Amino acid sequence: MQTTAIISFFDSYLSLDETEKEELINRLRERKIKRRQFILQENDTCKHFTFVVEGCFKMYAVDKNGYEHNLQFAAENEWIADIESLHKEKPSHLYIEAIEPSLILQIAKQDLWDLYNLYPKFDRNFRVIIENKFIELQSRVLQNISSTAQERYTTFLNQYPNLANRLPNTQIASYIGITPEFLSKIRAEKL
Amino acid sequence: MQTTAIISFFDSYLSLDETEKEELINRLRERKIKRRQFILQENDTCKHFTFVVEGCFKMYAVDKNGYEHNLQFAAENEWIADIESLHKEKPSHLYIEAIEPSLILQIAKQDLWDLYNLYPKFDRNFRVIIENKFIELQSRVLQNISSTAQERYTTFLNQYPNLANRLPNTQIASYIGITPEFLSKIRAEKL
DNA sequence: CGAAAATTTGACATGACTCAACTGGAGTGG
DNA sequence: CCACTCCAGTTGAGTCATGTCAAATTTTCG
Repeated sequence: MQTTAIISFFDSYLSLDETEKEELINRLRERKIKRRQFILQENDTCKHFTFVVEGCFKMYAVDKNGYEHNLQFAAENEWIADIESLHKEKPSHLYIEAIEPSLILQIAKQDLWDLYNLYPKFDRNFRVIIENKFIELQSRVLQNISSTAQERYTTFLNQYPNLANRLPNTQIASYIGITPEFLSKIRAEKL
Repeated sequence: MQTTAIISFFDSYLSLDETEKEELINRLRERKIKRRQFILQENDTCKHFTFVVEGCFKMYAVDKNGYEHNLQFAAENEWIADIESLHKEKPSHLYIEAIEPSLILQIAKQDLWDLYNLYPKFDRNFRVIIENKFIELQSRVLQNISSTAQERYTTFLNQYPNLANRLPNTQIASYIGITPEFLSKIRAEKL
């Protein structure tokens, strides 16, 4: 099992000691995911927290007209889950789909809860992890309510250069909340 | 000091035992805040986490044209802070201002950090608190990228009826990312 | 190589903003 | 308690930003 990435991920927070590492690893399940494969679909209940070792995912909602709206991407060393569905154990209204062939490590809800109870350090680490995600989301909301599509696009390019050059523009358009046609026009103007 | 609200707030998560209550209360500072008074201004570093006992606040950014964009409201039994500024101890680009005469309880960053280290339950509780805030924010992002102004407005009314009837429409417009004039037109159509 | 998806382009439609003027009500000071 | 000011809300005309639809072209992946 590929565990170096996830261990060094935790090292960037409060490092795990040997027992904690072992207890974590015992609860992880490694999976290979093909391009276009789903790890969560609408109406299913989200049962795992997923750590991306290799590859890239998108999480999105589908509106009444069938259009997708990207809420989040997750590439190497990022966590992804529908937290609401996971916590409240209720059916998700989101999809999580692999954009590239990927390798992931999953931990089941109950196993994570057990870790929280056995080793408070996991509470601490996940608190800080989600605080950082919260800060990121908040700055995205600010962008959404205060900036033009043009500005949101260039901000995206600057903020996630590594994502920008491996994602199709359609996916970026969906993430910043505009149509692919309009993004194409924005890009044409900039040259 | 008015501590019943904050204690029963924690009771809705993992209840605090007597020691934890006492240690928390010892670190709280009660303040009365007038309407239009700031508890955080741009370029100041956010030094406290604030619990609202009574009243209402808005947190917002000001753009280059001088317009305000509301990121968050906080009324009774809610927490508010610029988490980024607080964590990274860097100057904030946000304002937190009282919309109504208010009563708050504040805990300084270092005191909160001490509580985290002394009693892991605080890590747990704040993890869950922020997870819930994250879920809320995420559904707001989804709204922003997938819905029209009309829809965002009615969603706001349904989601925060108690806020909606104590806030001026200008503030709601700023929160959902449209101009006050346009909100006025939306409201005129609905009748 | 071939099918499916991504990208581009243009004409047109609509959503949302700007500016300016006007109205009414709420807070403030005398 | 009154008079005043100021801010929230409304309305309309004109403009700009963004969406829609359809078609043609290019790229990507199996």
